[in-house]
Amino acid sequence: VKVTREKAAEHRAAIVTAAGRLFRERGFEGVGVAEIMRAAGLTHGGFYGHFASKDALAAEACGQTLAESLKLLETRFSEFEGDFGRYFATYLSERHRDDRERGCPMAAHASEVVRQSGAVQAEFSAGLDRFIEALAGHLPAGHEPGERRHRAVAIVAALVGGLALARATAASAPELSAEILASVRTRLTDLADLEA
Amino acid sequence: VKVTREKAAEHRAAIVTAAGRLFRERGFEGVGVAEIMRAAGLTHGGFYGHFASKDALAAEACGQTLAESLKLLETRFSEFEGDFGRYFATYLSERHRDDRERGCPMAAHASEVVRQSGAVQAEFSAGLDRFIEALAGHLPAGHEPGERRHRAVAIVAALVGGLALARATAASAPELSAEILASVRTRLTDLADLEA
DNA sequence: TGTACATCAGTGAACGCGCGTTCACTGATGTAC
DNA sequence: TGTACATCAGTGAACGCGCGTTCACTGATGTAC
Repeated sequence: VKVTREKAAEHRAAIVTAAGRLFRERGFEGVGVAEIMRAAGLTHGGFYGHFASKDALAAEACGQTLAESLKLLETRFSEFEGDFGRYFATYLSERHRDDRERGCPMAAHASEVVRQSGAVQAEFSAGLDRFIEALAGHLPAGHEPGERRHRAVAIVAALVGGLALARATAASAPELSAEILASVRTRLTDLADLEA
Repeated sequence: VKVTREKAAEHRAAIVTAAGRLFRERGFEGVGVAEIMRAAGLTHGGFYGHFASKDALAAEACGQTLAESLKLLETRFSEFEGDFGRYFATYLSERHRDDRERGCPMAAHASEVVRQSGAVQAEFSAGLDRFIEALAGHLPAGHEPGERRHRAVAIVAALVGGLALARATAASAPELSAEILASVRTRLTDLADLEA
């Protein structure tokens, strides 16, 4: 059943969006092509008319979700008028922890990207670099050149590690999970203030 | 072919050790029972004489690798005479980054534990809590009670996040990967000094 | 603008493959005498 | 200590299943006249 070129483009976009959500929730290896197509309202056979492989979709979905995270960072920082403490509190919240499918793709994929194809790794690296750069831009100016970038790297590592660990422990050790969110939040706000 | 009770116990241990390595290198979903048994020098059919399921093995392997990490932390801190800066430098080294199969299980599994069974999550949470507690014990005493634990949580989050991100970017953005290791290392040493 | 037809987005059956798990079998172990 | 046999750790074929991918087909689209 042929459809309008416009509809076909919408279908393609729906596949990428559905993949972005499902991959974040269940991991790249935990979701099949058929399920992604079903989530996009299509049947699995048409998949290869849009993408060369599951892997190519994974790379594209990864790139899109990372781009969304970047946009969200900018939105939040302008909402919060540069108050990074509030950004950290949102990132390290129970709401974000419990909403993997719409949450940060870096935390969702941190430890599995290394096992993915070069295309996925490249998208991830590029997105991560842009994210770090954007965060650095919102930090108060430091003494040495590059000091903000330096801190931004450490902050992103702690955000991603903290969220991933809070998720890993949420079901079996809820107090530990809450403690991780709270402790990282506090320490990060200190770390972002450029005094040391 | 029946074997000695002693040999059977050795086989069981070999399976857990092989699983610990393979799971860290390729993820829980990236390795099959047959491959683990082959790595342990056995055939796949005997697996269910030792374990109730692949999942039960995953939980046990997770518990064992986390216990090893804890032991390693103690060993390193006594070697380094309490110099946490040197411990961080070892953890956030290119050698550790490139040796996933023998490396930190928290960094290897951070983002996939949440998709595993309750048994795996429970082992992970328990191991993580012990690791945090042990690290806190090696930090210089803080002003308030609980301050060391508080910092230990943030440090572990940054270590795990930093290593996972350095691995994710190692192949496609080697300079970024090296930058992550270096930046987190520096910031963490600052964070461990209790002055703020 | 209206008709005729080539194009091609989407369908659903089918493919080979590897997965976790089961089971009848083998033969050395370890126990009973 | 020596023999007879029940036990059971390990083997390898087989199971059903879901995976990524292919393909002949369908029928609406969009173009050529």
